[in-house]
Amino acid sequence: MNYMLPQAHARLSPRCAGCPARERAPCGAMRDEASVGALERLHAPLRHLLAGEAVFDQGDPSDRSYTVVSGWVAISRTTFDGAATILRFALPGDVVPFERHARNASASCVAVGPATVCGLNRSRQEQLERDHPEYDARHRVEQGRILALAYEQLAALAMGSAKARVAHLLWELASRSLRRRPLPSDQIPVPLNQVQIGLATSLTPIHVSRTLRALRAEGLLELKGRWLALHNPAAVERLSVASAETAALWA
Amino acid sequence: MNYMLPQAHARLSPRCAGCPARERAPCGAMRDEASVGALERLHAPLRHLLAGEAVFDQGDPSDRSYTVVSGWVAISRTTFDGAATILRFALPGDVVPFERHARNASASCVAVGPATVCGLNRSRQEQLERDHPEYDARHRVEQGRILALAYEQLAALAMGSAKARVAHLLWELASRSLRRRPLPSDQIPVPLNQVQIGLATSLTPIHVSRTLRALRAEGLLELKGRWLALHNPAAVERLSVASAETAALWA
DNA sequence: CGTCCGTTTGAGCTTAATCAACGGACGTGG
DNA sequence: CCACGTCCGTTGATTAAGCTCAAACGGACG
Repeated sequence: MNYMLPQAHARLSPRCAGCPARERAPCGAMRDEASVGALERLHAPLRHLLAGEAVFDQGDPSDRSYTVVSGWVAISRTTFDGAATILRFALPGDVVPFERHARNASASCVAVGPATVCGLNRSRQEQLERDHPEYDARHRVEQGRILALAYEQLAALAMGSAKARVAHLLWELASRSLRRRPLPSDQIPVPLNQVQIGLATSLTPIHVSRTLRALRAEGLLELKGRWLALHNPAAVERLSVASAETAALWA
Repeated sequence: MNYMLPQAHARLSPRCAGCPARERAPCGAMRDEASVGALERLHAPLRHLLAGEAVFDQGDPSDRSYTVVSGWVAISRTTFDGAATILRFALPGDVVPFERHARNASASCVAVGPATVCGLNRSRQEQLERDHPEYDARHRVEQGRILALAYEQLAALAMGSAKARVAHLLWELASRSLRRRPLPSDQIPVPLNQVQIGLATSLTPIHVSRTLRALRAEGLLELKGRWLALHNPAAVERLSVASAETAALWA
């Protein structure tokens, strides 16, 4: 009855051969800083993950922030009866902060495909916050963005129709991944299967399939293989974006 | 078709006569500090609101945090087509922070009943963060709690049934308002009407009514007048709480 | 006494979930 | 090389949860 996140299988993807070219430096919030090099030394070594492998699990001690270096990770929550929801996706450069208000993680963090993350433990992060006001300021902004994203997601779920929810998710992921408004010509890598889209939109994969078909039929977008094309970005945005204030989020 | 938040009407509630007894000091995160007095001088004077009156509106410049002193406020978002969603409720002692990542507020903040808030503008807050590490640390934790609440809400919406969603909302509000697990004997003031419960659970008020009837029939809870009684807290918790990790939130 | 909210009830309809089955892509092993 | 299993996406038929529309009721308040 419940659709679950896929688990890591050795066969699913070969072990990451060495360190992939970094799309963005660890500690995303700092990527423009001159002192990145110095800060990086405070990080733990990079951690390579297979598809489905967990960075951490719900209930684990939450004492470490992670920055996604490559690949996507899903932050998901599982209820006692086994039903899972994806709360958000973290893309390269995004931060998955530890939870200051609780000892243990209230959600899991799972690699969607092969991914690389880089941890920063609590005491070191606090040291950074103290000693590097610039880092601190950016990190605070990042926190705000994460909250805004959560509210965006809430509004999308509440808003309603399956079409709007799926369009919203894909629009958001495209914009975040490009760091700009998508164009019709863009071919955007989206390493999600329909089960995962369902978990993130609160739809069954069956209905995700039908919804994608409907969106394709209307010429709005196309998702095949692991590539997304938004043929009519304006219409997708209209369908998905709740209000003018949210448009600023993706820049 | 869309259910809206009620607007402020002078007749709905008389102007707040003077300053109500403070349930909690402004700047909730600071309430245990010795230096509250000094910090309060940094706050703007208290602001009294009528039911339905806005603390700020979606799109307004977001340059000020608010602490709820008395009453409840709803943080809500309205889509271009007029549909509203309540993202969260802020109770006395809770903070409604400004949005660091954006110039303008992505949501409105509206008093549910007569309420008192107290603003703190951005520069003063930054001054506090710099000069009072203790304040700062608590504020960071508060931010984390707000995010956790958002995820909790997301999980609740995704999880499901109308009964679970309504039970979740009432359980959460009861626990937060009591700052402990509710007992069967507790009579908890919940100043919400069924339209507002609907906006917060993504249900029509019609279905809220039917859902409440079902919950009442099963002996789980009773919401009459503006008072809530959880006759069977354990069952309500089971129905509403997603996982063990979330239970820690309300303490 | 009449009006206005907020709530309740009923009937019909729409959306998405459920159940079941099928087909293609891919990798494995014979 | 082909048979096999698995994963993923698709399709059809049926069911159920919740929405819409419409109406009526009750209390609060003027």
